[in-house]
Amino acid sequence: MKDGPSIAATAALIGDPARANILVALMDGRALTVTELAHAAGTSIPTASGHIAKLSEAGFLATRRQGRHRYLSLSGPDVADVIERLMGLAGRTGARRMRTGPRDPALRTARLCYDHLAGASGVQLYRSLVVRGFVADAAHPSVTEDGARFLAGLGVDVGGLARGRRPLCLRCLDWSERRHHLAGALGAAMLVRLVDLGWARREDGRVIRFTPAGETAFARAFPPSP
Amino acid sequence: MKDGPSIAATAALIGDPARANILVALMDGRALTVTELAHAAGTSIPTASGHIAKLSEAGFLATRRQGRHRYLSLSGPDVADVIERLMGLAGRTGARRMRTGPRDPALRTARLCYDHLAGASGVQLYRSLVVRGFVADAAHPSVTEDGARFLAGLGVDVGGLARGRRPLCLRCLDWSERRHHLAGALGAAMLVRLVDLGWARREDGRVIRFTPAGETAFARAFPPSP
DNA sequence: TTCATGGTTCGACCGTAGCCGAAACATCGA
DNA sequence: TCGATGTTTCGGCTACGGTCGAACCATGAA
Repeated sequence: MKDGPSIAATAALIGDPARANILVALMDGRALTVTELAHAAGTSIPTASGHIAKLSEAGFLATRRQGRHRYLSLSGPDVADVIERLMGLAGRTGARRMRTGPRDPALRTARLCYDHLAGASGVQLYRSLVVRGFVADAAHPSVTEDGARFLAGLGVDVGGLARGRRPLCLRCLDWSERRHHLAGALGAAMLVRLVDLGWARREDGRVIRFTPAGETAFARAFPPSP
Repeated sequence: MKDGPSIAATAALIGDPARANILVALMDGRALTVTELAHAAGTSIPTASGHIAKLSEAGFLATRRQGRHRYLSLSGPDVADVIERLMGLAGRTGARRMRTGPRDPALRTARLCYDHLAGASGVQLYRSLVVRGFVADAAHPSVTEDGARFLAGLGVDVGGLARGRRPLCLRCLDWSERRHHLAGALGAAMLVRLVDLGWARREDGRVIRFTPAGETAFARAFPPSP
């Protein structure tokens, strides 16, 4: 017998990947909206809404309404504290990641993140650009001249994109891969181009499916680093 | 996107009620066997074995083999630390116990704990004995003279039990009720007597089912305290 | 060796809870 | 007032993972 109080319920609440992502996204103390958290969690908005309701009801989150937005933040430092300890423990106990990111294998290899490519393919793309000196890795990555030429060869007009008011390059920590992929105007343009080239197409949900030929071409254009 | 590392997996590991009970049972630093932990978790031995395997693989538990027993303990203070923080958080965020103890309602009201009565009925029995001064509540409770007479009236020979080498009275923190119930030689004898009297019978698994008449008699003998 | 006991593995079953699309609801801007 | 945007609710589907009994190993005792 014996019983630890609602500890199981509490841990279970954190134990869902989507909810864990939501909590981690709030770890820096910012307040985010439901929609933003849905993206952070990698789920649809309704799903995230449900998770947020549970977290709120459990007293993990504080809500602030402002206009038609709803801003959510961690309810206190003790919540952040537990998360951090869990991270520490997760680190100590080792590399064993049971199940992070989406369950759907298709989502793990290539999916939509906002409007750009995420998942294993997205990480591969970014990594490949960096390794070959086409993009300088930084919080706000920049495209080198070599890179601009290379991308032009693929039909992406970096100069034009740079003139827009949207940041050209951003990197985004990939949910399932835990490494960066390419975001920003260039990230979006790259995905459009991949689709235009017929290498990949968007499917239902957030899945991006490569064609067999497209997969080969993609691997040639953005060879995976060893 | 963004991702908290294996934090979700780690939390999910603690988030299962059975596993949480196992961890809590080990919180005092003792090393327990698989069978003992199965009882602590309130599950069958195979189930507990599976959970223990997962916890071990995750690095939460340390194993020590001795004879044909396998002793398990927490692998380090950081594990206990996380559990304690979770307890604190669970406490702060309030009374909301989502789901502790067994799912089966029958198990919650009356069940077997080793060889004595647990669940709501077990708690009621112990509480009733204490409230009426038949048992002195303590880590090792004792039966008063009034209590011995009262129990004799029910057909339980306290004096005989006291001569055995098994501790007469122990209390056991009830898993689902989070209050004590009666264990020890007297606890076992009480259950035997309840069955002999035809008030209750053991069913499959750990369920103890009261007969309608037995339920009434039980409520008269051990009236629930207000 | 044979028996008993502690533990693990297997297979099958079941329930919970996560997931999403569609639709409803709410709030603001025009 | 109407439409657009942000959020919640609902319904139905799916699948992961917990659960147990039975059978199977391993160790120690007789």
